[in-house]
Amino acid sequence: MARRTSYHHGDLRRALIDAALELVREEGLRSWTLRGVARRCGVSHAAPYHHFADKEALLGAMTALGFDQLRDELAAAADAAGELPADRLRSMARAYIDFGANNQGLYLVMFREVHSDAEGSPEGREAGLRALQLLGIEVVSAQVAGQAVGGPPTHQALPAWSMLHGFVGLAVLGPLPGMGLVDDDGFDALADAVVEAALRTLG
Amino acid sequence: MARRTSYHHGDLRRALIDAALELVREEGLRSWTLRGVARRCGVSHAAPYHHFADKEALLGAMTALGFDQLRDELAAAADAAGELPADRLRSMARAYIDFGANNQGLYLVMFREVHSDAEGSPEGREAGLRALQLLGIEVVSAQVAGQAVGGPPTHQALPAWSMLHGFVGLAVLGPLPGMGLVDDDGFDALADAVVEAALRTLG
DNA sequence: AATTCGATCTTGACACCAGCAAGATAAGCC
DNA sequence: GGCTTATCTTGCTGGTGTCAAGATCGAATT
Repeated sequence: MARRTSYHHGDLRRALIDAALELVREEGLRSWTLRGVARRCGVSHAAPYHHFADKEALLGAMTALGFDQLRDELAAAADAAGELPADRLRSMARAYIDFGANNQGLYLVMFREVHSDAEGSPEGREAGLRALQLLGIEVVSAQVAGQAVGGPPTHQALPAWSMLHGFVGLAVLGPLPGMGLVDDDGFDALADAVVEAALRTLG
Repeated sequence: MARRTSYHHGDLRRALIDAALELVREEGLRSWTLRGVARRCGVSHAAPYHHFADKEALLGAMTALGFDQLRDELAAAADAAGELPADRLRSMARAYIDFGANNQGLYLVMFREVHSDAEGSPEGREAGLRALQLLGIEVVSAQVAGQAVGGPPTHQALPAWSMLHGFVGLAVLGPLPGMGLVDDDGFDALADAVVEAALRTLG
């Protein structure tokens, strides 16, 4: 970001989030650093602490934005697909995979291991729920239309979601490309196959 | 590990791997540290560099061991399930999920993001392929027996594997428990449902 | 058996990181 | 104007991965 001229920044909080997203997009999560974000904003290494409690809080804000974007893209995909529940679900599933492929670093941030100690921020969790509800709602409406099998929607949607999430992890972020099991050409066909398989688990 | 008495350790390489596995099991990957591993072995912080090129190399060795263990457990599960291809696949799928649930930290190491710069070790990749082949072989033999649909085995196995992998990520390591969407009681039923859904994608 | 050699381990250093504390600056409000 | 408060900086602590140089020891060679 342009180095500022005045002592105060104006909207550093927003600039930090933007820079953080850019950095994770350009360099990945491995080399992502709070000090690097501050550096890109032309600001001292301690400045972010006046806007975020710690590094995890900034990642939480990014998570929330990521889930909001994902929700928007899922909604847009559903709307573009017409009325048939099956078509809407297919379009959403493909949009989910594409989101992961087009936002690899951000996807990693959103699903960074909340393992061990560090809890994710409630902000991020709420946004995740909002995005997830969209999938759940669509599944329920498909059930009502008789296009999907019955049962509690969580149990119905989870296998499909697991498959999409796992495919992103394996074929986009994970070891498959490094193993030579997935090349760029085959990716599209594989993604479509995964989408179809995911739909089949829903009915 | 017991603090040694002699200057030389004897088999530090092995001790480092053991300590690394213990640490990741007890503390998780987030607080896992190369210096911590050396500390647990009662050895200076630079000693590991005489046995591993860098931190990533030690993680690579752990990855290889993890995949070997996974392969063994998959094979044992298949053997314990009898002759029917469907039963063998079901048992393997459940064993896969259980492996992830019982070795959360190690599972994270095995599938740590090879994103951005750091490449995973070839050692780990080979072990991953060995474990994966077991799944592929089983799927192929199921195809031959007419129990699974045709097509290249990679494409057939990938959706199912994606689902298992994604379920481990979401329901074991990931945000679902934190969201209150999966409790300990419901986990078993969910895992079974996921296994059945995964089998259905194979035929 | 004494010596040499190479592997192993240690000490100490560097650069970087997250986070805290105390001071400098500027904006806003009385 | 003067005061308060939020913002930003500098400087520090403790921790990390990694490298370089020295210390120690097992084993092969003579």
